[in-house]
Amino acid sequence: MPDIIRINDVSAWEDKEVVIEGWLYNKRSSGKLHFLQVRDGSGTIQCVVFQGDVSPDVFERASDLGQESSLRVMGTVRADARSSIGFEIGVSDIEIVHRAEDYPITPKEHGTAFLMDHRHLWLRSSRQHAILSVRAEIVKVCRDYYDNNGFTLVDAPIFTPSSCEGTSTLFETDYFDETAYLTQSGQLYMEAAAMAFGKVYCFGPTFRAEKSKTRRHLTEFWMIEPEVAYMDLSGNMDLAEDFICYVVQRVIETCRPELMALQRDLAPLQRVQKPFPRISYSDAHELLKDAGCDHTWGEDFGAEDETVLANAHDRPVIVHRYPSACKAFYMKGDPDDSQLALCMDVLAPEGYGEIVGGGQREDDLEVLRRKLAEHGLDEAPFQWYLDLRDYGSVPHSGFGLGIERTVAWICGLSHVRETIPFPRLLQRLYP
RNA sequence: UCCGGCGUAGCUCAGCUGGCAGAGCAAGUGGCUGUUAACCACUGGGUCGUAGGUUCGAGUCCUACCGCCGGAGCCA
Repeated sequence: MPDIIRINDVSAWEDKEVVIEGWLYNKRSSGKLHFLQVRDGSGTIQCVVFQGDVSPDVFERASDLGQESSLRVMGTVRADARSSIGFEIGVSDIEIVHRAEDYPITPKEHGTAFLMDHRHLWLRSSRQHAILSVRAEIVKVCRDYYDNNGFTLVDAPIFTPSSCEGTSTLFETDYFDETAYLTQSGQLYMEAAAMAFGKVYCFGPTFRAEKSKTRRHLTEFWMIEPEVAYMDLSGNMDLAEDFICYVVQRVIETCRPELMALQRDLAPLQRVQKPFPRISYSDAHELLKDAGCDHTWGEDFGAEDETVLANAHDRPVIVHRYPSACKAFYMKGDPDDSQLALCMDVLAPEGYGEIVGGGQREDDLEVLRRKLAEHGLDEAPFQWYLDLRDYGSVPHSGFGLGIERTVAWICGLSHVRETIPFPRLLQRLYP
């Protein structure tokens, strides 16, 4: 039997007899010719069955195959200028592995709800395949960045005894005789890990029971969260900027075919270079007022505000020193202005909004106790966290980057639901 | 949770001031040696989201409910 090859390696097999193991993506026929579009997970190639080249039963087999039937195709790789990949296969034999009938996702248009109900099959479509390939590369590149820069991977737990942010948007579950919550963030655990390793990161799923129904929200999403001991807010902004530039520039190099397939304009991504503009919350507030927005000082920015701020610049923009009142209890106060927190967000261009949130953490035990009380939080579940300030407390900072929003931005998608294999949304737990 | 929109064939949709339920694609049959979401001909396919109401008559008008889509708030 000839060698079994992957379609993305086909150029190395010109004029050779090969076998492709795959699925029928689409089919066109023209009397004595069948054109089978066969995909194998690595790519798609046209396999040409000519009546004059094959036995009558092979030609007959090719004529009534349903979309997504699985098959082994034997034939010769040949260069052809008419092919989008430069090669096609002249078929000599076909083995039908499984005959599929009435595949629901046809080559014509479908609505979002229908496609999401068939997400397990939709993954096979070329566009979804491209998006998830980019996601895989983004995850790889994110890990590479930290692994190659002295960070240690420390996994945070999924079950937690309490909220990280003190909000009521937690998924609750029974944990034997106790109540547990699904994690909202690994951050508090990364602070502990940073005191052990200096530079750490975690990467995993997080859960938020927010009843958000927008193009930027999932109830289950993945976050990569670095945390560094002895790093201040300024260093934190440097790290986020360097990290984002590295990820974007590497992905537009390695995923060029996928981004082309998604018709992504690369120019805005190529402009993602250091330095990013850094503006204070108060300056951002002034900018919004000048632009005609009715933003009130002291309140967080809305989706429209973020877009206005991002559109005022040609690359991601860092907004720092928000009012403490709209930030979590663990944010360190600004020594120069007690109303402000030493925090920062990174807003992606083109209306993609906040992709990074972080800051310098409060490292003084008494201040932290006071802030817990101010936020109405019980001290007991945070005792271990307070311990970190009792035994060698140091200034430290970190942030979280949302993977799905980053994928949506880099791919140029209008909704995060296509950036994760099986999205979990307010109204969707299936498939 | 609030605001707006939509539920008609397997899918995407049309159906006007109430009067015989439609198209394209998919499926089936036949045709074509170079198709690229192939094309051409023919065939089958419906509890018009659900429950009430108005009317001689409701896909169409009214009420309630259910589901989905978009946006807001909140957040990554």
